[in-house]
Amino acid sequence: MTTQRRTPQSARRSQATRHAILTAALELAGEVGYARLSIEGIAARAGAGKQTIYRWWPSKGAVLFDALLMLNEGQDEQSAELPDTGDLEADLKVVLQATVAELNDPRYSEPMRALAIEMLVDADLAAEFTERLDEPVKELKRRRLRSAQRAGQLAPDMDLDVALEMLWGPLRSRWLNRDGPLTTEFADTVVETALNGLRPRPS
Amino acid sequence: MTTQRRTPQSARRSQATRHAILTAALELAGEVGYARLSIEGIAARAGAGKQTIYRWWPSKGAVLFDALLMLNEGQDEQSAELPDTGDLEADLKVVLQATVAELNDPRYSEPMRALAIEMLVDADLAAEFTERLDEPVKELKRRRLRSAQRAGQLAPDMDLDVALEMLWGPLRSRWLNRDGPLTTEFADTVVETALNGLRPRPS
Amino acid sequence: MTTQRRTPQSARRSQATRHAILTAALELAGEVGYARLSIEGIAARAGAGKQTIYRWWPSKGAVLFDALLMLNEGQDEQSAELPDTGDLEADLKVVLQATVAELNDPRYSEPMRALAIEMLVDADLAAEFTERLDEPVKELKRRRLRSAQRAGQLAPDMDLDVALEMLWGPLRSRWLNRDGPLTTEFADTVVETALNGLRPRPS
Amino acid sequence: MTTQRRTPQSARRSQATRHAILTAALELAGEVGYARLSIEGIAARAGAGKQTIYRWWPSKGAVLFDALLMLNEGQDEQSAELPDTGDLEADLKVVLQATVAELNDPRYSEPMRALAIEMLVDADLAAEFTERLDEPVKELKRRRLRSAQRAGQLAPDMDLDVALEMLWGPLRSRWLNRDGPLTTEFADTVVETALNGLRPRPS
DNA sequence: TCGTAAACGAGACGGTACGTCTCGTCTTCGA
DNA sequence: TCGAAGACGAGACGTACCGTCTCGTTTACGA
Repeated sequence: MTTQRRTPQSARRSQATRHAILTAALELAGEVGYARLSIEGIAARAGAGKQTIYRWWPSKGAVLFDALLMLNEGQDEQSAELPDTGDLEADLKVVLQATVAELNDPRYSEPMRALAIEMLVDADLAAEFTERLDEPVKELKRRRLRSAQRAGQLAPDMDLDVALEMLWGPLRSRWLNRDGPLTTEFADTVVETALNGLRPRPS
Repeated sequence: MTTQRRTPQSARRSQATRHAILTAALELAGEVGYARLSIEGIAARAGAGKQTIYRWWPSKGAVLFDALLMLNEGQDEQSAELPDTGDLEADLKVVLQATVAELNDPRYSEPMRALAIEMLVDADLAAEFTERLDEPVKELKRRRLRSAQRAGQLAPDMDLDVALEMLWGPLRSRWLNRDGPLTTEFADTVVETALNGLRPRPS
Repeated sequence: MTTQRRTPQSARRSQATRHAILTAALELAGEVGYARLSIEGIAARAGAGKQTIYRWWPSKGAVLFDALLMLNEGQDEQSAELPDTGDLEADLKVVLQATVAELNDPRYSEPMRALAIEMLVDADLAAEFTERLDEPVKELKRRRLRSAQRAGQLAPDMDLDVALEMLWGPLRSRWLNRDGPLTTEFADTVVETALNGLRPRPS
Repeated sequence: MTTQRRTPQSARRSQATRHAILTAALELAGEVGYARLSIEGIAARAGAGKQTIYRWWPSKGAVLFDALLMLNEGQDEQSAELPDTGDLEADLKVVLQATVAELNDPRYSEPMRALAIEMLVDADLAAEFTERLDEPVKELKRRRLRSAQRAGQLAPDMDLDVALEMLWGPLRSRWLNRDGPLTTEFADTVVETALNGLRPRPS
């Protein structure tokens, strides 16, 4: 229902086929990686004709994108707000540790990583993703930081987008580059360092 | 000279052809991106036979990598050390602004971006790049931060790699994602924010 | 219909493309000769993909073979029998002169010669040709000779295949080797010599 | 000595290399066939540079031709005349059976067949071959037939070249086309048929 | 006897074509 | 009319040889 509103579909469209295609895309992305993922392969695995895919999606990136949306369906609305206990540092650590957990689950992580890389290449895909997933989530984060700012826990003239980058950037970077383990310790360190800065703090 | 030592070449090898191939690779990578870069296209643009490329490079990634090495040739040794005037913040701003300038020059930036993305996919390529370009530069940065640490300008227990991520990560992230302009103001803001932290500072 | 029976084809096969390929093959064979005829060139001239040729034909010889069959289509059935006026010598001269005329027409002769040579190299091609063109024609010739044998104009124990070789061999040989002009006089001489033998005849 | 006169060579030319090249050519022609015989392959097998081959021969056909000449060296002069016992039929049978034996020896026959086919394509090669090997042998045959003609064993107005074609054509044809076994029986039949003609002879 | 000029091995080079592969589009046909 | 099947145009892949062109290195002559 929700999906229908977002991407209006012909009444004729076979939901069974759509599901088979998205499932096949997810599986293949995990198995062979994005580069060797092909429309041809997805169609074969799904038992669908290639034209059926080309009719409904503009690129393999778009297929994978919808496939990941399908995985997330229903979850979005639940966590409509980030925790706000008043303790910014603690709240951020909780949220980042949830992110760490998600990025360590290969079922989500592998296709998502493939998609993230493809978005670096395909600007249309990136725009679509930003509008439908990234920006809403980012807004939640900004809301939490604004609350902290009002509570005097964040510098009053802080650029919130830079702050977001300081907090979530290192995680995303390690994940994309695969150049270090994604641990809760790392998440905690990042939160502390970002909040306190690199300089020594007068204690 | 340096290059010769690293990758010994047959005396027979035509340097003119080598240069034409690397130049063509850079141009094409900038024009069409890594995915649509082809050995065939490089050979055609360079006026070279395909076999000449296959003789000397194992993959298109390797060609582009050498091409970027060629761009950097000679520069490496000059800036063998990062500036160290004693004022960490000023020094970091100088260095990051140089990085900004480099990333805004499409001649360097476009092919480098293509390669950076490919490295996310191709682990071998990433390892090669890390060893030959990234790690040496990173070591220079670490050295500067260690010096600051000794001077009491950096928290004494700071993890330097996290610090590097705080300082250079945001720049790299904006560049890769193309999600904001790379300005000197941005670089300055990042340096200040990273050094001071997100919390308000007692003034 | 006739063609379908001979080489059963997928219902999906594009007849327009098939025709374009065979036409291009004939033209190119005439223009550049068999040796410099290439699948790549045929595909380009026909506006077809190379794979389409490789899908349906095993070699450039096979393409040219089909192209020549296409030229001959419809003619086959007309001359279903060789002339039989009762005068063997006269009938043979008529038939051989028709052969001479055909072999002197470069439109047929040049590609056919190329194909004849290729058949010396490619046994599969030769087998295909023998079955579909050569053997049927040879049977017509044998029939005429058998009729002559019954009429007492041929030695009763004559091996008809040797006789065929005596009559048509010299023509084919001159044609293949290009070592003499193919004239009606030559055809007549061959018929007379073969019939009468090399020895002097008691007159 | 003889060879030197025919194809004058620089005094500098390395006979060892020449021999290695011709031997390699023969071996490879036997192993992979003429079509897949390559200058590159010959040079590699012979331990020679490609330029050394291109310096002395215009084509792979020419190399193979010289290689076959090398095989025949010395034999030429021995059989300077065809047998002439006065019995034409018997003499011809002897000679044709010798030819049959030669054509059944794959050591000679396979490269020779490849060369014969190549001569159908390459007119220069054919001219060279005709001048140096074919025409001298043909003249021997004509001489024997003229002798028979004088003895009244051949029709006095017989065109000797047509007669040669009648006698040797069928053998060559079977050999080139591989369309029948080359037996002594076949040779005998051909001689008898050619001499007596196809018509019934008054006994 | 020693220089020198050629012939030589080696193999890089710009090319052509190979036969295979995969892509995204187009066509046919059965449900 | 939709979807499965798959032929099609397009074009890159990596390989094999082509014929030309240097490179040193023999090799054998003639000064």
